[in-house]
Amino acid sequence: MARTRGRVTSKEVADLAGVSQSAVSRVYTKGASVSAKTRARVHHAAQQLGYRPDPLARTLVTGRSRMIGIVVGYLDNQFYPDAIQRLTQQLQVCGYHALIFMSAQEIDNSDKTLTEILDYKVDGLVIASASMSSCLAQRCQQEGIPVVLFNRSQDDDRLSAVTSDNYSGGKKVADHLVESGFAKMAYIAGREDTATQRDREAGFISGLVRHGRALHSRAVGQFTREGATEAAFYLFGPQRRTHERPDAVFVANDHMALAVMDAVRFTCGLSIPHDVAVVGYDDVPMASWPSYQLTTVRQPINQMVRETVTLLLTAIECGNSTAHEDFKPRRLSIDGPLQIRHTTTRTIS
Amino acid sequence: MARTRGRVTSKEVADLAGVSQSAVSRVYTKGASVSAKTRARVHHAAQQLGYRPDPLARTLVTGRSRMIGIVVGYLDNQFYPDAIQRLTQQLQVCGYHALIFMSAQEIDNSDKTLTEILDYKVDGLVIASASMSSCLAQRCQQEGIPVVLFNRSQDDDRLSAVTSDNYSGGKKVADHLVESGFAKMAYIAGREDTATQRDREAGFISGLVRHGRALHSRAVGQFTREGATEAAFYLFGPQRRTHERPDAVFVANDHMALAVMDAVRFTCGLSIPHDVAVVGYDDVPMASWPSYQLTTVRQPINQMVRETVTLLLTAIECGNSTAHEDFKPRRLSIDGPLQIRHTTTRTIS
DNA sequence: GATGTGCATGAATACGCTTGCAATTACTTG
DNA sequence: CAAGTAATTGCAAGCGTATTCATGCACATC
Repeated sequence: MARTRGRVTSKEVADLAGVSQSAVSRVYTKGASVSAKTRARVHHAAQQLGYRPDPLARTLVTGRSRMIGIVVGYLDNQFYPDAIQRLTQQLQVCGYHALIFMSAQEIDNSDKTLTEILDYKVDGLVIASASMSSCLAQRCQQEGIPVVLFNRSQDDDRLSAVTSDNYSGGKKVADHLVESGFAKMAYIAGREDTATQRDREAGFISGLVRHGRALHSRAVGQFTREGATEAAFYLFGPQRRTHERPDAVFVANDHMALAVMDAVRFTCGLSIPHDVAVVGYDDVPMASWPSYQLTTVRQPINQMVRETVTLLLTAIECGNSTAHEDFKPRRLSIDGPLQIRHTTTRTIS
Repeated sequence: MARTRGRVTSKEVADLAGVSQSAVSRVYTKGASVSAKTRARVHHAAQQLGYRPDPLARTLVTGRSRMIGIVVGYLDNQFYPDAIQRLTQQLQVCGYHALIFMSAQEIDNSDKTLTEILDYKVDGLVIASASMSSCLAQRCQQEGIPVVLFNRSQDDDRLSAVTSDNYSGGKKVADHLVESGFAKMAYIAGREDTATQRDREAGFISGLVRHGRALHSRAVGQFTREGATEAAFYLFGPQRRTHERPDAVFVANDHMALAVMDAVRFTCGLSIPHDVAVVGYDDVPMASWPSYQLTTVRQPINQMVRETVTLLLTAIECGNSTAHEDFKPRRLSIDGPLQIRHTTTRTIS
């Protein structure tokens, strides 16, 4: 008869198996020295009682929780639920658990989030939120818990980061648009304070320049749907005369690009790609839906996730074995292909 | 100088403040008896040292973790990220933390998920995954941790559940379609083993019957995009002759309805709502995007979240105060309005 | 058979906290 | 001012586990 709420403890298993509590503990501690005989007896007793070691008690004494915090902003952008899902699964494979922290955009909140993270003794941190101040990541790093930035880079090179190759991606977009015969290129930016935004734009501009072109016009969408809608209206609204309207626009991510497509088509009454071509970044599932067929730079999300987890777990294990943190942070940017779809397919004119 | 990895302990605070360790503990324990003077001294010392109580150690002794597990399946359906976000925030307001468990659809996995949940000593559980076997919820309940099903009901009435009024919602759809002059109504079902699916369909059929109509045709979409696409093709593909094609279809959720719209428009070459009207369920953000303008039953998600949290926290506190679980489970179904948009707006013919 | 090597084991302690209990102090009231 | 009551406080015993240390033991080597 199991107790109402009480767990089975290692002591009880020890008693039943006729060994000491330490022996039981050792059976469940990897790398401990136990004879085959006692291991068998303990396993048998444990099975009988339904014993499972308490991870919290273990954490208390070892200081390691086998939990990884994932800090994320809003989940409106489908890229993030997708990433969370894959990160969670990948971590689970490695015997870790994901603890998800939602950092609202309020700056005030980030400090509260930090302390909560530290309180819960996560072994490592994946930060995928642009609204997370950089100092936060640094403070975590200082506290000794490894941090990897995901889809987000930072000037401070003491932090590891995994991104797609945003610069190269932007360049590919420029190449493609120029080669497809578009002439007046616009750009809709994300939040100006993010490296992701800067790199994508820089790559795009440099690509244009290499073809002897320049940016025709620009607006800022703040990575939000509302911001992108406004930006689209600014660039393509009725106040613009036809001849001064861009005929192609690169939008800093798909989440915004979809909003731009909606605004361009339904509010501005333009046709895509006839009147204007649209390119996004991320390749979220919706980008390939028939209603959009958005040309976009694919983020190699599986590879990014794999690298992120590898990087983080390596740092955790190194940081554990050696007192000093001689594990040097790495910054990976993984190349992703341009996925060409209908929004840039110029019809013969 | 802060130690490399060592936290500040209550003992250190006690020493600095010149009080006992218990006193420090009591300052941070709600409802404990501490004089204003010692409270002030402890606070001062704590501030100076940067002390924060360790929630894990607290959990070990109290048995309560102030963590709520949220079990969720895939995040493809935007309804769930949305719900997670709101649940997390609402819980945070109440001083609880959300621990998110992703249950892959594999049945085998659910047992592993269960033990993990129990291991982490969550105080309560929100189950929002259809792929979670019902016995899982029951086992949790048996172990003494309160469970609330979210957007998912169960025949077993020992479990609390919060849903929208699916039956009534289905009925409203029937009313609306009949009143709008549609004649041949089809239904695309979700997974047949879910109460959500059954109730929506039952309400729809009963609504039709009340108007003297019957269901014209039916297909199953399994709540997935792929399933819905196939179902749409089955109902509206070229193998159907025009006169035997439905002129309206109610799809069991928006996630599928959007796929149906894409398939109907782009694969079958039909016009919405001219050739066929489409209605969904949930009112996810995308339903109101200009590209879709999907008529749908809105899930009153804010209210559902609020009720879920209230129900769960009440159960947790009751279950704690009284030894026996005399807290009776409740099943709430909250009415949501029909959001009429363009996919059912019959043009004058 | 004596000595040395290495593995298994149990007792004891620590991890950071809550809480029952008893003792002390502060406050009330006649 | 004395006695009685209530509010504080410190002590110590856990919560369930990992881990150090010393001991015991088997085995191999000479």
